[in-house]
Amino acid sequence: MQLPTAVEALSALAHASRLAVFRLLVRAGAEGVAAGDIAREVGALPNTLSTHLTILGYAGLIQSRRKGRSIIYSADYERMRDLLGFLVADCCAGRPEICGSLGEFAADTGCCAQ
Amino acid sequence: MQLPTAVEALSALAHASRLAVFRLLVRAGAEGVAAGDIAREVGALPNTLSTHLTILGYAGLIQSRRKGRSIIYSADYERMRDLLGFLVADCCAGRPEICGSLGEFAADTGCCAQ
DNA sequence: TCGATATTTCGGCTATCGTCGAATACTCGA
DNA sequence: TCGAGTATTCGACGATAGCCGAAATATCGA
Repeated sequence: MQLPTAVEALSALAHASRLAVFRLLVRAGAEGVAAGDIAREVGALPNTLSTHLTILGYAGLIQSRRKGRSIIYSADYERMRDLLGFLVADCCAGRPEICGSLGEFAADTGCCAQ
Repeated sequence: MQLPTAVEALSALAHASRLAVFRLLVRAGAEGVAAGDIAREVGALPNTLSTHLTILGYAGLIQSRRKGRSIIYSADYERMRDLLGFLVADCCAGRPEICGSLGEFAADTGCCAQ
């Protein structure tokens, strides 16, 4: 992942409603949630939420598919992993004890492996 | 970590210069880097960078200490872990294969443990 | 095909963010 | 204590983000 891509993803998440949406979808798993249900869940107007979903989608954090009249949104776990990995890349200057429970994941990013 | 706290941290990181600063400090480890060196590294004016450092500090992502005329900044790894944990909390609806190399870290957050 | 449901797009307004130049604070060595 | 080095604070400006109402698009059931 490149820095501008990461900035875009972080910008997408740096908003109360959008972060709530993303976490909702992360919890929901692959089945996803319909746009209307998301709007009710986070307490946003449908048009405002639609804008938020577009932003999250453009950042690559969520995906969508149509199902009848509804559009189902779901989290993109791979992009999420990439983003987390980018944040901790080459972290802690080779001192694994700093990473704590990041463990195996952190090692994947080049952290603790120097 | 609460949602508003996470939004503040993500907002702090959602900026090219600030993200570059944070990753630089993550790589630097506990020794940290002086403000002036950070400014040179990311190519920002000292006053602009100072604003960015304040924002990162207020979000709890970095810490500072004075050393002579310089002020040394360093990453707060625990806050970073909290933020990552918040993003993946209760993720993937109990299907560990989605998490991949998040492994041990993800389990700590309630993910994959349902 | 028509109306109802579900969602998105558009246009506008306001509020906030990012940047810069200039001025101010803090620390050290002579 | 004075000057140089280091970093922060202040004030102002332009650019961008977020929100809402209204209108448009897409799908389904009768």
